Amino acid sequence: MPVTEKQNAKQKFMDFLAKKQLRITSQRQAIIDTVFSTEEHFTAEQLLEWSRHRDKSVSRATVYRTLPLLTESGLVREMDFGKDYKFYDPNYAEHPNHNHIICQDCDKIVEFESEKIAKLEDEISHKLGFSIKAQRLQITGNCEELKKLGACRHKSCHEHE
Amino acid sequence: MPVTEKQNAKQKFMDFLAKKQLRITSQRQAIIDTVFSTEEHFTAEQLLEWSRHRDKSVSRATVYRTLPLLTESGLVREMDFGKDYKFYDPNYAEHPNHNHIICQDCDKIVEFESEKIAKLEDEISHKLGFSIKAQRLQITGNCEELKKLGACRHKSCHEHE
DNA sequence: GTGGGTGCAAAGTGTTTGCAAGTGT
DNA sequence: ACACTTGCAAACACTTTGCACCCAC
Repeated sequence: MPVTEKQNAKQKFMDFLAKKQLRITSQRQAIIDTVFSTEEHFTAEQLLEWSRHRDKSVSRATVYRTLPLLTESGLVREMDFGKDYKFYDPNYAEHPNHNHIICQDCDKIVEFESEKIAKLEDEISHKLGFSIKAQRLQITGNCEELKKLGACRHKSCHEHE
Repeated sequence: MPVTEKQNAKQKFMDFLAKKQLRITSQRQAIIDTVFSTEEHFTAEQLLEWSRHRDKSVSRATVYRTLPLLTESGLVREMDFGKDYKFYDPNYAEHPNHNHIICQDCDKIVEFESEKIAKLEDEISHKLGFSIKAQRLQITGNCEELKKLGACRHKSCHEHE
């Protein structure tokens, strides 16, 4: 929905590349367009598939080489839910402090923010002699559907565009 | 320090095995003794090394086959800090709701608990239509030493017993 | 004795990398 | 032109697994 913000993020990433004297190739363009046109969290494999819709020449290697750039730019966040693949979150620029709830069954992910929690984290870290560099709060739970039906229909609903 | 509690946890795990009709082999004994005699967080590889001090016949496969039992029993918690290996926390039985701060440089891990945060998590999850199944709050930061000296001397200090 | 358990080495899985060819600037 | 990029496939690192032998109960 906030198309403007997404366009903005995309532009920021282009600037980031320029600043590092990195080139905007057609493959990177396809990847970038994909990343900054979705609100969904995605895996490397999904990003590859989606990017290939825009440019068939995108390879797995390029996706894996581009992801670190995206996270380094601060516009995308890498998330590890303890599954064997990582998720990437393209909404990080807009909400740098958000957290996640993930359904244990269908991988449905919901974001939330809490100033109160952030504040408590700051207090505690300081008390323990640390400065916060990054923070991740992940809640695993059962979504409504899982609670009611015992299983989720959305299962893997995010696997395809 | 709370040797009794640790002994208690060990006994609970033995009971867990018995209930599932699983056997207490010498290799499992060595692994269990290791797990429930440390307060430290460890990786699979560390557990293998330490267990071999007690019983040289412990193999990597057995360690990897025993870890799921430990987590399933609820006495050990698997933690994923986004590194390529997982950490395991043997203090979970005593403090089921604790969280972690990890130094980005030396992997020093400090535990903390916060009822206030737990309460906020509950409220938020409920509001979003989830029941909490598990929760993990991980803060990555700079420890005192890293802040002062720019590097940590403890680096990998937990790699050996 | 029997069904679970073990070590070994091979297989898996997600991710990284060496290399020769290709391409943005 | 030159340095950065790419695709491919081989290499990696951690974890899992098939199999024949072993052992706790």
